Amino acid sequence: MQTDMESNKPDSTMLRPSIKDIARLANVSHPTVSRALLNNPLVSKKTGERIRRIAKEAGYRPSAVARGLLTRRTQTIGVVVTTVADPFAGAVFSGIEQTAGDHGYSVFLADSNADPDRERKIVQAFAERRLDGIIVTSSRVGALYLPLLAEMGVPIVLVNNQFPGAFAHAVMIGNVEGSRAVAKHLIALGHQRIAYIGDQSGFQSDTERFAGYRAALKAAQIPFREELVCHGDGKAEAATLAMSRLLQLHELPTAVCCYNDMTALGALHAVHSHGLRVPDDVSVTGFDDLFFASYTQPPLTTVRQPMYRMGQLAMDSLLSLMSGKKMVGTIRVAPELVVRKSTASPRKSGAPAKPAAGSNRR
Amino acid sequence: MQTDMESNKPDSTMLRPSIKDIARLANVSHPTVSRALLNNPLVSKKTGERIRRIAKEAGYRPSAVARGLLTRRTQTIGVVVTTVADPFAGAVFSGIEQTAGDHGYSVFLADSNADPDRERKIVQAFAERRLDGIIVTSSRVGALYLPLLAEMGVPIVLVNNQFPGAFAHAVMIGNVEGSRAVAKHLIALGHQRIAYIGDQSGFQSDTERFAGYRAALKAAQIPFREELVCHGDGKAEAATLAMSRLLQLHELPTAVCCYNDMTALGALHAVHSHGLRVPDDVSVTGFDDLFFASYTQPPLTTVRQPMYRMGQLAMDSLLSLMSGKKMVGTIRVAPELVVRKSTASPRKSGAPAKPAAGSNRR
DNA sequence: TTGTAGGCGTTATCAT
DNA sequence: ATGATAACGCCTACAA
Repeated sequence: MQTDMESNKPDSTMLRPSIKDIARLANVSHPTVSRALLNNPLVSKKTGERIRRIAKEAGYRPSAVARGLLTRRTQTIGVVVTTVADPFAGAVFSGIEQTAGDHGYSVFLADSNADPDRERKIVQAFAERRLDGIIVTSSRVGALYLPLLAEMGVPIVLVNNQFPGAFAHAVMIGNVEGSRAVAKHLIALGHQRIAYIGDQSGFQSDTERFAGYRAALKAAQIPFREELVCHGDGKAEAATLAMSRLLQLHELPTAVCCYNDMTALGALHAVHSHGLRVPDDVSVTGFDDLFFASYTQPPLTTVRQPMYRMGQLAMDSLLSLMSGKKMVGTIRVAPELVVRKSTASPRKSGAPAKPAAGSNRR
Repeated sequence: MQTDMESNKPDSTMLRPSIKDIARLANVSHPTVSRALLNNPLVSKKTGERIRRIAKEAGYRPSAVARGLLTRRTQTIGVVVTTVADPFAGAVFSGIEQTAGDHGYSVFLADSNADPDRERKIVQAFAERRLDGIIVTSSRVGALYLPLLAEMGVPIVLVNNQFPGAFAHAVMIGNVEGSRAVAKHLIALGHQRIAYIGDQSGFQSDTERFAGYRAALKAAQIPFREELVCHGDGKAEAATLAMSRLLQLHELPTAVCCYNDMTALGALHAVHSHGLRVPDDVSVTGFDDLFFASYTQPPLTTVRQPMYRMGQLAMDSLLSLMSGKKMVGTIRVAPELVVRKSTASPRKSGAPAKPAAGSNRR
């Protein structure tokens, strides 16, 4: 009796009540509390509700760490990107995170920064934290690093896999189709001198997009010209330089296919700096359809990757894998050509457009 | 003897060896292994090294979840943003994550999407996971939600606090100084009709930037005109509309201060769509200095927020708090005016520039 | 210098 | 329908 009166008081000042505290408050055993909270039908409706009420009043939160220790599942996944500051990674992550949240998973985000030392640390942190699964969105990820992740024995899904075939589970954009589509679009507009600004780091995605570009040329029987290929690093600054080099050419290209939108952003900048106009003097295309693509001047013709959707798909795959499915395979998502204002037919005159006489070369 | 021979074999197929497995392999007790791995000087150098070697060979990784259960520290923090797809959030997160990683912390990233239901889920997930600390970077976060987070009893640091004074620990940009600086810059160029495109959601940051704008006008004794104020939502699309409305005015503004770079992006777009030129017809300024600001056409005059640095500072503050410090207070970081090409002196002629006669109004 | 015992907060397996 | 007990993997006393 007396003890009842003492122990029944819900102590609202209790900071992190454990299941045992709730049990004491409700005058039942901890397992009963556990059952009540998990809505186990074994517990009587009445006591179940009473316990849940008491737990709620006490602000009880089950400890995911204690649960994880027992169940060996942390309801947690890890995502690795090269850098979150990259809008592509951000958009994909957004899709991953929302889907994960809807299924009760929390997600660690790690930024490798293409730094091997950092990558080591990430592997260690992920391994110690006993994640249930991993998604790698970083195309710049080191080749040695992926096997290390694989050693953890948890499912891994890749987005825009840098090593096709090496890992079974991935979601990928159709790089060659997409790139071929833009190039074809330019050819249809009448372009013959079409340049390509790639990514010097030798990524799979660049290789594939370059292949799409060449395929389109070939299909139209336009000879490939080595001098029309330049390389940036997938960022705007290097692309500005690459484009400037292209603009030094004796005979200018009438159009430029860029590896991605960031590259196109830099290319656009270079064209304007040289006093030329897009698309009047030169057409420019991108790849990705990042948020700013509709707002460049002129708005950018590009190939859309459904980034958010790709994040969702990657997470869906991972969920399947984590729930025991052995294979989900590679999901290929279709690229979509979006034509805006940065592409138009080349000048009618055969003479290549040049800035006001004598500006580039003396 | 016999047992030795059996148990000494390092079993490389062991998936997740526990500390006891290592102990068996090394013929010592688990606590000794624990001590060896923590480089406790009590354990003899020789056995210590032997144990560490064996542990390494077996691919042993201590379980952070088990350790966390005991130590009550998870070495994990949570970051809440409105949306990761926002470049500002991405850059700040990057600074947070790198600093966290350097100190052995992993970080959960949650995307609230300004959805109250989602926010509830995030609070629950964070609470159950027993995070050591939280950083909220989301200015769009609901007012009711922060107290819920606070109930968890862990340190919280805010970036660009939406409720000044409500939470003690924060890192903030000098909104009014920054905004005043751009407005002053425009005034110095000779502008008198300066518009402001704000954020209709009524954020603290918008209020402050607007205040800076008005302060600059006042200091220059330029009367404030209600009709020169429009509202977007901090994104490019709504800003395009807002700017269009401004361009319907009988007497056009000669310059526009935008709440942020995204807004400026939309404003630039609207100006071009109306056949006007920047900065010839109208000057445009932003706030943030996102990566694309140097690449707009023309490059954008704006106010730089050191976003990565702010992320670092927030994490540093959180680290102090988590290590027991009671107060770190609010850190104010200085904004920096960066002048590019989107601002210039207004036309000399008193007559406001208008697109080719009769285009806007009939 | 090393081993033994206990407990962190859960859930699962037995009893009752 | 509920309670007692054990176990998850680790670390920290305390004992030897």
